[in-house]
Amino acid sequence: MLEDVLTTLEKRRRQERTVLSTTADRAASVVREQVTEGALRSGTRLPEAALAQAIGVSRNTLREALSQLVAERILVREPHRGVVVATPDADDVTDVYRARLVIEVGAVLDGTMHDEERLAALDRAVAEGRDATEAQDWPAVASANQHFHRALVALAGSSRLDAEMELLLAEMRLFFNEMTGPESFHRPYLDQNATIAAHLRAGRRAEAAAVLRDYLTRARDQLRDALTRRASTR
Amino acid sequence: MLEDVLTTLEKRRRQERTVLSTTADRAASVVREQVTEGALRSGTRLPEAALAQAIGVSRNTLREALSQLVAERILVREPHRGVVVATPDADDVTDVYRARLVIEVGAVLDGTMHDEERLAALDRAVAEGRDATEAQDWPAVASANQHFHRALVALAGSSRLDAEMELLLAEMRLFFNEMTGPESFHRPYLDQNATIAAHLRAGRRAEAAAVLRDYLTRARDQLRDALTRRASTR
DNA sequence: AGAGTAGGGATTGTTCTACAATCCGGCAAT
DNA sequence: ATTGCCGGATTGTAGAACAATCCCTACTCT
Repeated sequence: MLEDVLTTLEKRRRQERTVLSTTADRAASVVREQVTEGALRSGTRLPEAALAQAIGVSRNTLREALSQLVAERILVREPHRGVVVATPDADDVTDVYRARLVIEVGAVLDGTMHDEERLAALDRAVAEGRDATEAQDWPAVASANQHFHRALVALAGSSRLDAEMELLLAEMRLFFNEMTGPESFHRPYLDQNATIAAHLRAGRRAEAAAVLRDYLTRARDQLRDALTRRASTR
Repeated sequence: MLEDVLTTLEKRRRQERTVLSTTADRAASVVREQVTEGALRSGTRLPEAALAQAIGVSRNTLREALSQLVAERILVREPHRGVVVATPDADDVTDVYRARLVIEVGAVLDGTMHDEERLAALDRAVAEGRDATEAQDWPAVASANQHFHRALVALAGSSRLDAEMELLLAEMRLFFNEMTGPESFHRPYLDQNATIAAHLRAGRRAEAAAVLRDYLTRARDQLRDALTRRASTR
């Protein structure tokens, strides 16, 4: 009995300590934020020396941070040329949405983990989106939308899926930074969020999945159009 | 016309160059192989100085390699204590299989990309497993089984999903290293592989998904038992 | 004897310096 | 105008150094 408690406590402590931020992690957070905020446009080269000095870390530490962001697909490393902010194209949109379709629809259809807490998270995201729309705070609407989809995947109850979804959502933010006028992008989908949440509350998983599928394919086409148009006009 | 060719060529060249192995990548491959081969048992601590000297790279480069493997969940970093080979427990099995259920079943159900080439890859993996069984080459059977599931996910046509599946399969190898007598684990599932492939050839996606679901839940329970038994007997 | 505590050795986290390999831009030559 | 070559700049990698942290041991105190 005591043994069990001790091992679980030790396990938790280890996880907590793993979360604790090392310098490289903090440097990674700084760069990541600058990219997702749109301060660093896609295609921008990130020279190691300058960036390291700007952030106030050594070049080695910065390289570890950059490697991490490369693993998150936010940056791309071209050997002997440096890392650049990823420049997503229409193919990337296609690929990301294929992954999202499989994961999100799959999480919705597999109902084994749909407990009250997870469903409440969906409702919260819907409410958050509604409030943000009323306040006409479009960045907040975008954020609420991401929360909704994060909550959808969380229905599956797998931390590994959650992590992968986090990566995909980070790439989505890159897409949005790439298109013109992303303010109006999210609003039309808020109603469908509510519909999906309602279906899931009632246990109608198939219907929820159908709405979601329709939702995702339309958003995909819209994004793909935006990115191909941008690619052709420059 | 020429412009198009040039840009596509440049894009391909960039991807190829990204694949090109740097020293850190090679060091990562070395460690990764030692872990998946089972030469480095789970829980083993990996001191940086000794490892760097053994592989013949500097400690800096080795750290980059280790960070990469931490991102792949093969190793775990405990700040100020070093990296250790991940020691999966029953919870990890549960989590991995939840992710696999969503991704693999999702890839099977979403038939939009099931073309001839991808179906042929399934058949090849089935044949590979049959041959290996006849030769009683159990490591080869395990390998064929992984190829089959990789091919299943490839049905979705998303390189990002493929990459995630690669991570999950690497974790599966950790599981196998952890259990006693993994030789007999894979053989019972080979028939189901054939059944799934046949269903998909005939376009019966729902039936294929049902078999796969049953398959995965049984394998999960078996693995979970094995890991909890091991945890209690030490 | 057992619990608490201080010290010391070892390992990690981080920085700095150095240099070879590679890439890019510009200049010269044809 | 194209090709070829050179020099500057940046990356990839190595190595040494040191503070921070951890773990283990020996010691002290009750």
